[in-house]
Amino acid sequence: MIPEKIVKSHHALLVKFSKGELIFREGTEALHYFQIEEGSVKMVSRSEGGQEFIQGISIQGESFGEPPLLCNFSYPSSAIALLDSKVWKIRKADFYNLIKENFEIHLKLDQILCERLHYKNKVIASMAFDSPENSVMRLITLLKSKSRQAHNSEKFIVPLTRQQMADMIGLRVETVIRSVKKLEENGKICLVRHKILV
Amino acid sequence: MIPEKIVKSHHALLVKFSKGELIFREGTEALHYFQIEEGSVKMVSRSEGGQEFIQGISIQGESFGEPPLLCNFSYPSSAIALLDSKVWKIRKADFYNLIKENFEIHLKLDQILCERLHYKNKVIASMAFDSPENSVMRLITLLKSKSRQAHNSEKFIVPLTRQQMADMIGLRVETVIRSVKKLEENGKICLVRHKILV
DNA sequence: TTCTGGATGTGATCGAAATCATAAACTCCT
DNA sequence: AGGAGTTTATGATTTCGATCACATCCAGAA
Repeated sequence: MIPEKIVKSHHALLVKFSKGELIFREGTEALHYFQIEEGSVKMVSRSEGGQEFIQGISIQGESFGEPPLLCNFSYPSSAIALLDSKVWKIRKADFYNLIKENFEIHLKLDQILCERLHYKNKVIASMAFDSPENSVMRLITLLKSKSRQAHNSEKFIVPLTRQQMADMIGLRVETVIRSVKKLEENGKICLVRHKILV
Repeated sequence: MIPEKIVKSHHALLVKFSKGELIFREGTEALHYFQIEEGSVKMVSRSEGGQEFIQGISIQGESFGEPPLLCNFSYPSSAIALLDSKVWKIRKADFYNLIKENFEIHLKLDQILCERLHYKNKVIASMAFDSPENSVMRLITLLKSKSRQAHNSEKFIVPLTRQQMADMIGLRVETVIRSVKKLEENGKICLVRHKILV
């Protein structure tokens, strides 16, 4: 989100992570602003039982892990590269200078936080009172609307596995698989070679 | 959160709401910043079945309903006064001027958004993989830590009914009641005249 | 091609929370 | 002190998603 030349002018470092690599761990202190130059990253919380919940997925051009940078708490979840990725890192103090000097970027940051809150509000309400089928549909809709903001293509292909979807709304794989089937039967979504189209 | 004199210098209006009164409705456009001078307010999403989910509760000195003001979406939930309340309203354009002129307040706004995200992250993860008992305990802990920031009292009294707690974590009253009992049996909380102490 | 590991699909069973019904306790008002 | 309305409490039953077990499909590598 922050233009590359501004990023670079604030002592940014471009760091590479391989697929599956840990970028920062739940519970540690936030020292940097992160922005994806290339690749994608998931934020995950883990239960004692090792089960994981995906708090969000960020793609090229997006930032992640800002909240603990602005407030005073440790990372509530870990960041893990979903693909081989290159990530800009800016030190906390430099990042503060950056937003202080640039109101527009500061405002953009607010918007990102607000969109994330919006997403959480929807997911959490859906988890609270929707059937699995509706939760899955809601997730698909949210993913689609997010992607629409970027490219305005016709059909949207859900770029997630059933397992990942399950981990984003607190269901089991089998339940998501069955829900997806039902959604197809009802004509809410299309399936092409197991890929979900909307 | 915004000091009264700054609020006043930006064409703020002090509005009264009686207990139970609607302040704004889910789905409508956001036109104002709101800050509680006195009383308290809940943000609720409603399901088709009329069931409600409490997205958050704001008390004296806190703001609410900012996200749709900064982004471009309609209110994802309704705001309802929990008590007779007095609320400062600032028009959207005036609010933008306010944060543009005042970096510290702008930063404070970010912190509020981040804290709210933090809360959602915790609740959503708890809903995804904790037992009802643990979800209830987690909610109590979160409420306590939030209150600690303000007044540093010894024992924290949960200021919510079982029903309200249930509506904040997607459980039924009966389940919350049973969980609270178990938590007391295990010595995790104290009960005094049905009030929860931690 | 064949192999392999991950992803998807499907039925059977189990269990925990929702639901239903009803009672007791507490609060607030007059 | 009495009564109305809310909040808390508790048992019985049902339901739906988790769990388990296993089969199939598919993409990529050798």
